[in-house]
Amino acid sequence: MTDTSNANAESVKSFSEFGLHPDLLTAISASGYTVATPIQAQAIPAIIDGRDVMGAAQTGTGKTAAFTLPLLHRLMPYASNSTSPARHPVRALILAPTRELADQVADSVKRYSESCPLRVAVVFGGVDIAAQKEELRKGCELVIATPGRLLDHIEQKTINLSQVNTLVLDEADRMLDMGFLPDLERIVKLLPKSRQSLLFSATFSGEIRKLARSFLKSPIEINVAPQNATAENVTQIAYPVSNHQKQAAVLHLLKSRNLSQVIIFVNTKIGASRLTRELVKEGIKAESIHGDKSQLERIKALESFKSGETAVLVATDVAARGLDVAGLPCVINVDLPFNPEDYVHRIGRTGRAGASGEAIALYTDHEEKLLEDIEKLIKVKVPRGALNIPEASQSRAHASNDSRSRGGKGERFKRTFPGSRPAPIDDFFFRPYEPSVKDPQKEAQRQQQEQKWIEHQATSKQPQLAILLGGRPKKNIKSAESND
DNA sequence: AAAAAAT
Repeated sequence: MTDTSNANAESVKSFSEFGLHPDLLTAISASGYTVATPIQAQAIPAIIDGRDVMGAAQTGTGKTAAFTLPLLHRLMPYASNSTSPARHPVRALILAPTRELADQVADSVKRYSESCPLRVAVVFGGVDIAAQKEELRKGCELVIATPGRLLDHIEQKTINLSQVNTLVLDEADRMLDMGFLPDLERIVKLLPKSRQSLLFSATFSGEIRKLARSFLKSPIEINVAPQNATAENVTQIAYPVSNHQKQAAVLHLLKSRNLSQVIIFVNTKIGASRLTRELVKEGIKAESIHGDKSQLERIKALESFKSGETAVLVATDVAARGLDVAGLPCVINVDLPFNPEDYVHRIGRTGRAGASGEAIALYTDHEEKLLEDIEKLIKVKVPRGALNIPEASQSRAHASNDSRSRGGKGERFKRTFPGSRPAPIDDFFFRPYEPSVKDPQKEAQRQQQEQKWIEHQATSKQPQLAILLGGRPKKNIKSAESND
Protein backbone atom coordinates (compact mmCIF):
# COMPACT_ATOMS: atom_id res chain seq x y z
CA MET A 1 0.00 0.00 0.00
CA THR A 2 2.83 2.37 0.69
CA ASP A 3 4.35 3.69 -2.45
CA THR A 4 8.07 3.68 -2.07
CA SER A 5 9.02 3.93 -5.68
CA ASN A 6 10.34 7.44 -5.40
CA ALA A 7 11.66 7.18 -1.88
CA ASN A 8 15.40 7.27 -1.53
CA ALA A 9 15.63 8.00 -5.19
CA GLU A 10 18.73 10.09 -4.92
CA SER A 11 20.08 9.15 -1.53
CA VAL A 12 22.76 6.55 -1.27
CA LYS A 13 22.68 5.11 2.20
CA SER A 14 25.63 3.81 4.08
CA PHE A 15 25.06 0.94 6.51
CA SER A 16 26.09 3.11 9.44
CA GLU A 17 22.91 5.18 9.05
CA PHE A 18 20.50 2.45 10.06
CA GLY A 19 21.42 2.28 13.71
CA LEU A 20 22.34 -1.39 13.39
CA HIS A 21 24.06 -3.10 16.30
CA PRO A 22 27.81 -2.29 16.34
CA ASP A 23 28.76 -5.97 16.11
CA LEU A 24 26.79 -6.18 12.88
CA LEU A 25 28.43 -3.06 11.51
CA THR A 26 31.79 -4.61 12.23
CA ALA A 27 30.80 -7.77 10.37
CA ILE A 28 29.42 -5.74 7.48
CA SER A 29 32.56 -3.75 7.00
CA ALA A 30 34.63 -6.90 7.43
CA SER A 31 32.69 -8.26 4.46
CA GLY A 32 33.73 -5.17 2.54
CA TYR A 33 30.29 -3.57 2.28
CA THR A 34 29.81 0.13 2.92
CA VAL A 35 26.82 1.24 0.88
CA ALA A 36 23.37 -0.31 1.06
CA THR A 37 21.63 -1.50 -2.09
CA PRO A 38 18.18 -0.02 -2.85
CA ILE A 39 16.28 -2.93 -1.33
CA GLN A 40 18.46 -2.80 1.76
CA ALA A 41 17.96 0.95 2.10
CA GLN A 42 14.21 0.43 2.12
CA ALA A 43 13.84 -2.85 3.93
CA ILE A 44 16.31 -2.45 6.80
CA PRO A 45 14.63 0.54 8.53
CA ALA A 46 11.17 -0.98 8.06
CA ILE A 47 12.20 -4.31 9.51
CA ILE A 48 13.99 -2.67 12.42
CA ASP A 49 10.73 -0.82 13.10
CA GLY A 50 9.00 -4.15 13.36
CA ARG A 51 6.84 -3.68 10.29
CA ASP A 52 5.74 -6.50 8.03
CA VAL A 53 7.42 -6.29 4.66
CA MET A 54 6.52 -7.63 1.26
CA GLY A 55 9.57 -7.33 -0.93
CA ALA A 56 10.01 -7.94 -4.62
CA ALA A 57 13.58 -7.95 -5.69
CA GLN A 58 15.68 -9.88 -8.07
CA THR A 59 18.21 -12.04 -6.40
CA GLY A 60 21.61 -10.45 -6.48
CA THR A 61 20.20 -7.15 -5.32
CA GLY A 62 21.34 -7.76 -1.77
CA LYS A 63 18.00 -9.19 -0.73
CA THR A 64 19.42 -11.69 1.73
CA ALA A 65 21.32 -9.07 3.72
CA ALA A 66 18.24 -6.84 3.52
CA PHE A 67 16.41 -9.18 5.85
CA THR A 68 19.18 -11.01 7.72
CA LEU A 69 20.82 -7.82 9.04
CA PRO A 70 17.76 -6.23 10.65
CA LEU A 71 16.63 -9.66 11.80
CA LEU A 72 19.90 -10.21 13.63
CA HIS A 73 19.69 -6.67 14.96
CA ARG A 74 16.34 -7.43 16.51
CA LEU A 75 17.63 -10.70 17.96
CA MET A 76 20.64 -9.06 19.61
CA PRO A 77 18.93 -8.38 22.95
CA TYR A 78 18.32 -12.13 23.26
CA ALA A 79 21.93 -13.09 22.67
CA SER A 80 23.19 -15.04 25.62
CA ASN A 81 26.12 -17.21 26.57
CA SER A 82 23.94 -19.33 28.75
CA THR A 83 24.03 -23.03 27.97
CA SER A 84 20.48 -23.54 29.15
CA PRO A 85 18.24 -24.50 26.23
CA ALA A 86 15.45 -22.57 27.88
CA ARG A 87 17.44 -19.40 27.33
CA HIS A 88 17.54 -20.03 23.58
CA PRO A 89 14.01 -20.49 22.27
CA VAL A 90 13.48 -20.20 18.53
CA ARG A 91 12.65 -16.53 17.98
CA ALA A 92 13.00 -16.22 14.23
CA LEU A 93 12.26 -18.63 11.42
CA ILE A 94 13.42 -18.31 7.82
CA LEU A 95 11.89 -20.61 5.22
CA ALA A 96 13.42 -21.22 1.81
CA PRO A 97 12.30 -23.46 -1.06
CA THR A 98 15.48 -25.40 -1.75
CA ARG A 99 18.13 -26.85 0.47
CA GLU A 100 20.86 -24.90 -1.26
CA LEU A 101 19.08 -21.63 -0.66
CA ALA A 102 18.54 -22.44 2.99
CA ASP A 103 22.21 -23.23 3.28
CA GLN A 104 23.17 -20.05 1.50
CA VAL A 105 21.01 -17.87 3.72
CA ALA A 106 22.54 -19.62 6.71
CA ASP A 107 26.02 -18.81 5.41
CA SER A 108 25.09 -15.18 5.23
CA VAL A 109 23.54 -15.18 8.70
CA LYS A 110 26.53 -16.91 10.19
CA ARG A 111 28.91 -14.46 8.59
CA TYR A 112 27.10 -11.47 10.09
CA SER A 113 26.56 -13.03 13.49
CA GLU A 114 29.99 -14.52 13.90
CA SER A 115 31.00 -12.38 16.84
CA CYS A 116 27.75 -12.46 18.79
CA PRO A 117 26.41 -15.24 20.95
CA LEU A 118 23.32 -15.87 18.85
CA ARG A 119 22.68 -19.46 17.94
CA VAL A 120 21.69 -20.41 14.45
CA ALA A 121 20.47 -23.79 13.18
CA VAL A 122 19.94 -24.91 9.60
CA VAL A 123 17.33 -27.55 9.00
CA PHE A 124 16.79 -29.27 5.65
CA GLY A 125 16.34 -32.75 4.25
CA GLY A 126 18.81 -35.05 2.60
CA VAL A 127 21.20 -34.90 5.52
CA ASP A 128 21.38 -36.61 8.88
CA ILE A 129 18.57 -35.47 11.13
CA ALA A 130 20.26 -36.42 14.40
CA ALA A 131 22.75 -33.55 14.32
CA GLN A 132 19.91 -31.12 13.66
CA LYS A 133 17.94 -32.50 16.59
CA GLU A 134 20.92 -32.06 18.88
CA GLU A 135 21.38 -28.42 17.79
CA LEU A 136 17.69 -27.73 18.26
CA ARG A 137 17.74 -29.41 21.65
CA LYS A 138 20.51 -27.08 22.81
CA GLY A 139 18.39 -24.16 21.69
CA CYS A 140 18.88 -21.52 19.01
CA GLU A 141 17.40 -18.11 18.36
CA LEU A 142 17.28 -18.44 14.59
CA VAL A 143 16.27 -21.40 12.45
CA ILE A 144 16.63 -21.51 8.68
CA ALA A 145 14.71 -24.35 7.10
CA THR A 146 13.06 -25.96 4.12
CA PRO A 147 9.42 -26.76 4.90
CA GLY A 148 9.52 -30.57 4.64
CA ARG A 149 12.24 -31.25 7.15
CA LEU A 150 10.91 -28.58 9.47
CA LEU A 151 7.56 -30.37 9.57
CA ASP A 152 9.44 -33.56 10.27
CA HIS A 153 10.98 -31.91 13.33
CA ILE A 154 7.61 -30.52 14.31
CA GLU A 155 6.06 -33.98 14.19
CA GLN A 156 8.90 -35.44 16.16
CA LYS A 157 8.52 -32.59 18.64
CA THR A 158 12.17 -31.70 18.32
CA ILE A 159 11.36 -28.06 17.67
CA ASN A 160 9.09 -25.61 19.42
CA LEU A 161 7.88 -22.63 17.41
CA SER A 162 5.70 -21.01 20.04
CA GLN A 163 8.21 -18.22 20.72
CA VAL A 164 8.79 -17.24 17.09
CA ASN A 165 8.26 -13.51 16.70
CA THR A 166 9.65 -13.16 13.20
CA LEU A 167 8.87 -15.25 10.13
CA VAL A 168 10.66 -14.84 6.80
CA LEU A 169 9.45 -16.47 3.59
CA ASP A 170 12.25 -16.29 1.06
CA GLU A 171 11.52 -16.94 -2.62
CA ALA A 172 7.86 -17.24 -1.74
CA ASP A 173 6.75 -17.53 -5.36
CA ARG A 174 8.98 -20.52 -5.81
CA MET A 175 7.59 -22.11 -2.69
CA LEU A 176 4.10 -21.78 -4.11
CA ASP A 177 5.26 -23.18 -7.46
CA MET A 178 6.62 -26.17 -5.63
CA GLY A 179 3.33 -26.81 -3.89
CA PHE A 180 4.48 -25.79 -0.43
CA LEU A 181 1.32 -23.86 0.38
CA PRO A 182 -0.23 -26.58 2.58
CA ASP A 183 3.09 -27.02 4.39
CA LEU A 184 3.39 -23.28 4.90
CA GLU A 185 -0.10 -23.12 6.30
CA ARG A 186 0.62 -25.91 8.74
CA ILE A 187 3.81 -24.23 9.90
CA VAL A 188 2.35 -20.73 10.22
CA LYS A 189 -0.52 -22.09 12.31
CA LEU A 190 2.04 -23.03 14.96
CA LEU A 191 3.47 -19.51 15.20
CA PRO A 192 2.19 -16.82 17.52
CA LYS A 193 -0.38 -14.61 15.84
CA SER A 194 1.36 -11.45 16.92
CA ARG A 195 4.63 -11.60 15.08
CA GLN A 196 6.53 -9.87 12.34
CA SER A 197 6.32 -11.47 8.91
CA LEU A 198 8.50 -10.78 5.91
CA LEU A 199 7.82 -12.14 2.47
CA PHE A 200 10.21 -11.98 -0.45
CA SER A 201 9.31 -12.99 -3.93
CA ALA A 202 10.59 -12.44 -7.45
CA THR A 203 7.18 -11.21 -8.51
CA PHE A 204 3.93 -10.15 -6.91
CA SER A 205 1.48 -12.44 -8.61
CA GLY A 206 -2.12 -12.80 -7.56
CA GLU A 207 -1.23 -15.94 -5.66
CA ILE A 208 1.55 -14.19 -3.79
CA ARG A 209 -0.73 -11.32 -2.83
CA LYS A 210 -3.24 -13.82 -1.54
CA LEU A 211 -0.53 -15.48 0.51
CA ALA A 212 0.56 -12.09 1.82
CA ARG A 213 -3.00 -11.23 2.82
CA SER A 214 -3.25 -14.35 4.92
CA PHE A 215 0.22 -14.24 6.50
CA LEU A 216 1.14 -10.53 6.75
CA LYS A 217 -0.36 -7.53 8.52
CA SER A 218 -0.52 -4.24 6.60
CA PRO A 219 2.87 -4.84 5.03
CA ILE A 220 5.14 -2.21 3.59
CA GLU A 221 5.57 -3.02 -0.05
CA ILE A 222 9.03 -2.77 -1.53
CA ASN A 223 9.47 -3.24 -5.21
CA VAL A 224 12.92 -2.39 -6.45
CA ALA A 225 13.01 -4.50 -9.57
CA PRO A 226 10.66 -4.10 -12.48
CA GLN A 227 8.86 -7.42 -12.81
CA ASN A 228 10.51 -9.97 -14.99
CA ALA A 229 13.17 -7.57 -16.10
CA THR A 230 16.52 -8.97 -16.97
CA ALA A 231 19.53 -7.10 -15.74
CA GLU A 232 20.75 -4.59 -18.26
CA ASN A 233 24.31 -5.57 -17.63
CA VAL A 234 23.70 -9.08 -18.95
CA THR A 235 24.35 -9.50 -22.66
CA GLN A 236 22.03 -12.05 -24.20
CA ILE A 237 22.44 -14.09 -27.33
CA ALA A 238 20.69 -17.13 -28.76
CA TYR A 239 22.15 -19.62 -31.24
CA PRO A 240 19.99 -21.91 -33.33
CA VAL A 241 21.25 -25.49 -33.31
CA SER A 242 19.83 -28.88 -34.08
CA ASN A 243 19.27 -31.18 -31.17
CA HIS A 244 22.28 -33.34 -31.88
CA GLN A 245 24.52 -30.32 -32.19
CA LYS A 246 23.90 -29.08 -28.70
CA GLN A 247 26.71 -30.94 -27.07
CA ALA A 248 29.22 -30.00 -29.72
CA ALA A 249 28.00 -26.43 -29.49
CA VAL A 250 28.65 -26.38 -25.76
CA LEU A 251 32.16 -27.70 -26.25
CA HIS A 252 32.73 -25.18 -28.97
CA LEU A 253 31.54 -22.33 -26.78
CA LEU A 254 33.65 -23.45 -23.83
CA LYS A 255 36.73 -23.79 -25.93
CA SER A 256 36.40 -20.82 -28.22
CA ARG A 257 35.45 -18.26 -25.62
CA ASN A 258 37.70 -17.33 -22.85
CA LEU A 259 35.26 -18.13 -20.08
CA SER A 260 36.58 -18.59 -16.60
CA GLN A 261 33.45 -20.13 -15.12
CA VAL A 262 30.02 -20.97 -16.41
CA ILE A 263 26.75 -22.48 -15.21
CA ILE A 264 25.05 -24.59 -17.86
CA PHE A 265 21.33 -25.14 -17.47
CA VAL A 266 19.51 -28.15 -18.87
CA ASN A 267 15.93 -29.28 -18.39
CA THR A 268 16.40 -32.76 -17.08
CA LYS A 269 18.38 -34.49 -14.39
CA ILE A 270 19.48 -37.18 -16.83
CA GLY A 271 20.49 -34.54 -19.32
CA ALA A 272 22.59 -32.84 -16.68
CA SER A 273 24.41 -36.04 -15.77
CA ARG A 274 24.95 -36.96 -19.39
CA LEU A 275 26.33 -33.60 -20.43
CA THR A 276 28.58 -33.49 -17.40
CA ARG A 277 29.96 -36.92 -18.17
CA GLU A 278 30.75 -35.90 -21.70
CA LEU A 279 32.38 -32.65 -20.65
CA VAL A 280 34.50 -34.46 -18.09
CA LYS A 281 35.44 -36.97 -20.76
CA GLU A 282 36.62 -34.03 -22.80
CA GLY A 283 38.85 -33.04 -19.93
CA ILE A 284 36.68 -30.19 -18.77
CA LYS A 285 36.37 -29.57 -15.07
CA ALA A 286 32.64 -30.02 -14.85
CA GLU A 287 30.27 -31.14 -12.12
CA SER A 288 26.52 -31.38 -12.02
CA ILE A 289 23.90 -30.44 -9.50
CA HIS A 290 20.37 -31.82 -9.57
CA GLY A 291 17.77 -33.52 -7.45
CA ASP A 292 18.91 -37.08 -8.11
CA LYS A 293 22.23 -36.39 -6.48
CA SER A 294 22.72 -36.95 -2.81
CA GLN A 295 22.69 -33.84 -0.69
CA LEU A 296 26.38 -34.32 0.03
CA GLU A 297 27.14 -34.43 -3.69
CA ARG A 298 25.04 -31.31 -4.22
CA ILE A 299 26.80 -29.45 -1.46
CA LYS A 300 30.20 -30.55 -2.70
CA ALA A 301 29.46 -29.62 -6.30
CA LEU A 302 28.30 -26.17 -5.26
CA GLU A 303 31.23 -25.64 -2.94
CA SER A 304 33.83 -26.59 -5.47
CA PHE A 305 32.14 -24.36 -8.03
CA LYS A 306 31.96 -21.43 -5.66
CA SER A 307 35.58 -21.92 -4.68
CA GLY A 308 36.52 -21.83 -8.35
CA GLU A 309 37.85 -25.37 -8.35
CA THR A 310 35.21 -26.46 -10.84
CA ALA A 311 34.89 -24.48 -14.05
CA VAL A 312 31.54 -25.72 -15.27
CA LEU A 313 28.45 -26.43 -13.22
CA VAL A 314 25.77 -28.29 -15.14
CA ALA A 315 22.47 -27.72 -13.40
CA THR A 316 18.77 -28.32 -13.49
CA ASP A 317 16.43 -25.66 -12.21
CA VAL A 318 17.37 -26.60 -8.67
CA ALA A 319 20.05 -23.95 -9.20
CA ALA A 320 17.95 -21.54 -11.22
CA ARG A 321 17.01 -19.24 -8.41
CA GLY A 322 18.81 -17.36 -5.77
CA LEU A 323 22.14 -19.06 -5.97
CA ASP A 324 24.86 -16.55 -5.58
CA VAL A 325 28.17 -17.26 -7.23
CA ALA A 326 30.31 -14.18 -6.93
CA GLY A 327 31.31 -12.72 -10.25
CA LEU A 328 29.92 -15.48 -12.44
CA PRO A 329 30.57 -14.22 -15.97
CA CYS A 330 28.39 -16.52 -18.02
CA VAL A 331 25.32 -18.71 -18.09
CA ILE A 332 24.55 -21.10 -20.95
CA ASN A 333 21.03 -22.38 -21.47
CA VAL A 334 21.53 -25.61 -23.36
CA ASP A 335 17.82 -26.27 -23.13
CA LEU A 336 15.35 -23.43 -22.91
CA PRO A 337 13.22 -23.68 -19.80
CA PHE A 338 9.58 -24.71 -20.20
CA ASN A 339 8.59 -21.86 -17.98
CA PRO A 340 9.78 -18.51 -19.40
CA GLU A 341 10.16 -17.03 -15.93
CA ASP A 342 12.79 -19.61 -15.18
CA TYR A 343 14.88 -18.12 -17.98
CA VAL A 344 14.97 -14.85 -16.11
CA HIS A 345 16.04 -16.62 -12.94
CA ARG A 346 18.62 -18.75 -14.67
CA ILE A 347 20.40 -15.87 -16.37
CA GLY A 348 20.11 -13.90 -13.15
CA ARG A 349 22.95 -16.06 -11.81
CA THR A 350 25.27 -13.84 -13.82
CA GLY A 351 25.61 -10.08 -13.85
CA ARG A 352 25.03 -9.96 -10.14
CA ALA A 353 25.85 -7.00 -7.94
CA GLY A 354 26.33 -4.76 -10.94
CA ALA A 355 28.95 -6.93 -12.66
CA SER A 356 28.58 -7.59 -16.36
CA GLY A 357 27.50 -11.00 -17.54
CA GLU A 358 26.76 -13.02 -20.61
CA ALA A 359 23.76 -15.26 -21.17
CA ILE A 360 24.01 -17.68 -24.07
CA ALA A 361 21.09 -19.80 -25.19
CA LEU A 362 20.97 -22.70 -27.60
CA TYR A 363 17.64 -23.40 -29.18
CA THR A 364 16.25 -25.90 -31.66
CA ASP A 365 13.36 -25.37 -34.07
CA HIS A 366 11.32 -27.12 -31.46
CA GLU A 367 12.26 -24.54 -28.85
CA GLU A 368 11.70 -21.47 -30.96
CA LYS A 369 8.27 -21.00 -29.43
CA LEU A 370 9.81 -21.06 -25.98
CA LEU A 371 12.27 -18.37 -27.00
CA GLU A 372 9.43 -16.21 -28.27
CA ASP A 373 7.57 -16.68 -24.99
CA ILE A 374 10.68 -15.59 -23.15
CA GLU A 375 11.01 -12.49 -25.32
CA LYS A 376 7.38 -11.63 -24.69
CA LEU A 377 7.97 -11.90 -20.98
CA ILE A 378 11.15 -9.86 -20.81
CA LYS A 379 9.97 -7.48 -23.53
CA VAL A 380 13.33 -7.66 -25.20
CA LYS A 381 14.31 -9.33 -28.44
CA VAL A 382 17.18 -11.70 -27.78
CA PRO A 383 19.75 -11.24 -30.54
CA ARG A 384 20.29 -14.33 -32.68
CA GLY A 385 23.76 -15.45 -33.54
CA ALA A 386 25.30 -18.18 -35.62
CA LEU A 387 27.70 -20.76 -34.31
CA ASN A 388 30.48 -22.12 -36.40
CA ILE A 389 30.72 -25.54 -34.86
CA PRO A 390 33.62 -27.56 -36.20
CA GLU A 391 32.12 -30.17 -38.51
CA ALA A 392 33.96 -33.08 -36.98
CA SER A 393 32.19 -32.50 -33.70
CA GLN A 394 28.77 -32.94 -35.18
CA SER A 395 29.49 -35.86 -37.44
CA ARG A 396 27.49 -39.02 -37.04
CA ALA A 397 29.64 -40.88 -39.50
CA HIS A 398 32.61 -39.91 -37.46
CA ALA A 399 30.98 -41.25 -34.37
CA SER A 400 30.50 -44.71 -35.74
CA ASN A 401 33.97 -44.74 -37.30
CA ASP A 402 35.52 -43.87 -34.07
CA SER A 403 33.41 -45.90 -31.72
CA ARG A 404 35.99 -48.63 -31.49
CA SER A 405 38.27 -46.26 -29.66
CA ARG A 406 35.84 -46.15 -26.76
CA GLY A 407 37.79 -48.71 -24.79
CA GLY A 408 40.56 -46.20 -24.50
CA LYS A 409 38.33 -43.44 -23.26
CA GLY A 410 40.05 -41.02 -21.06
CA GLU A 411 43.45 -42.30 -21.99
CA ARG A 412 44.35 -38.94 -23.21
CA PHE A 413 43.80 -37.49 -19.80
CA LYS A 414 45.34 -40.20 -17.70
CA ARG A 415 48.18 -38.04 -16.54
CA THR A 416 47.17 -36.47 -13.28
CA PHE A 417 47.86 -33.03 -12.03
CA PRO A 418 49.33 -32.87 -8.57
CA GLY A 419 46.57 -32.93 -5.97
CA SER A 420 45.40 -29.59 -4.72
CA ARG A 421 47.67 -27.33 -6.72
CA PRO A 422 45.56 -24.66 -8.38
CA ALA A 423 45.35 -25.35 -12.07
CA PRO A 424 47.32 -23.04 -14.32
CA ILE A 425 45.14 -20.46 -16.03
CA ASP A 426 45.37 -22.06 -19.44
CA ASP A 427 44.38 -25.39 -18.00
CA PHE A 428 41.58 -23.91 -16.00
CA PHE A 429 38.86 -25.79 -17.77
CA PHE A 430 40.73 -28.99 -17.99
CA ARG A 431 41.45 -31.75 -15.61
CA PRO A 432 42.21 -35.41 -15.97
CA TYR A 433 39.36 -37.78 -16.53
CA GLU A 434 38.87 -39.86 -13.43
CA PRO A 435 36.00 -42.30 -13.38
CA SER A 436 34.38 -41.99 -9.98
CA VAL A 437 33.71 -44.93 -7.72
CA LYS A 438 30.01 -45.60 -7.74
CA ASP A 439 27.44 -47.49 -5.77
CA PRO A 440 26.87 -50.53 -8.05
CA GLN A 441 23.15 -50.61 -7.36
CA LYS A 442 22.71 -46.96 -8.14
CA GLU A 443 24.96 -47.27 -11.14
CA ALA A 444 22.81 -50.08 -12.56
CA GLN A 445 19.76 -47.95 -11.99
CA ARG A 446 21.37 -45.00 -13.66
CA GLN A 447 22.44 -47.08 -16.64
CA GLN A 448 18.91 -48.33 -16.99
CA GLN A 449 17.64 -44.78 -17.00
CA GLU A 450 20.27 -43.78 -19.48
CA GLN A 451 19.34 -46.70 -21.72
CA LYS A 452 15.75 -45.50 -21.65
CA TRP A 453 16.87 -42.04 -22.58
CA ILE A 454 18.97 -43.33 -25.46
CA GLU A 455 16.08 -45.44 -26.69
CA HIS A 456 13.84 -42.43 -26.43
CA GLN A 457 16.33 -40.40 -28.43
CA ALA A 458 16.44 -43.12 -31.06
CA THR A 459 12.69 -43.51 -31.34
CA SER A 460 12.23 -39.79 -31.55
CA LYS A 461 14.42 -39.94 -34.63
CA GLN A 462 17.14 -37.78 -33.25
CA PRO A 463 20.61 -38.67 -34.43
CA GLN A 464 22.80 -40.25 -31.79
CA LEU A 465 25.17 -37.84 -30.24
CA ALA A 466 28.45 -38.06 -32.02
CA ILE A 467 30.57 -37.37 -29.06
CA LEU A 468 28.62 -39.61 -26.78
CA LEU A 469 29.81 -42.52 -28.84
CA GLY A 470 32.93 -41.28 -30.43
CA GLY A 471 35.04 -39.83 -27.68
CA ARG A 472 37.04 -36.78 -28.47
CA PRO A 473 36.55 -35.87 -32.12
CA LYS A 474 39.51 -35.40 -34.39
CA LYS A 475 39.63 -32.16 -36.21
CA ASN A 476 39.20 -31.61 -39.92
CA ILE A 477 37.33 -34.77 -40.65
CA LYS A 478 34.67 -34.01 -43.19
CA SER A 479 31.40 -35.73 -43.03
CA ALA A 480 28.01 -35.75 -44.56
CA GLU A 481 25.77 -33.09 -43.15
CA SER A 482 22.95 -34.49 -41.19
CA ASN A 483 19.71 -33.71 -42.86
CA ASP A 484 17.11 -32.25 -40.55
C1' DA B 1 6.64 -32.31 -21.04
C1' DA B 2 10.43 -31.00 -15.84
C1' DA B 3 12.10 -29.92 -11.37
C1' DA B 4 11.94 -29.18 -6.46
C1' DA B 5 10.79 -31.02 -1.26
C1' DA B 6 10.44 -35.54 4.41
C1' DT B 7 11.42 -40.69 4.50
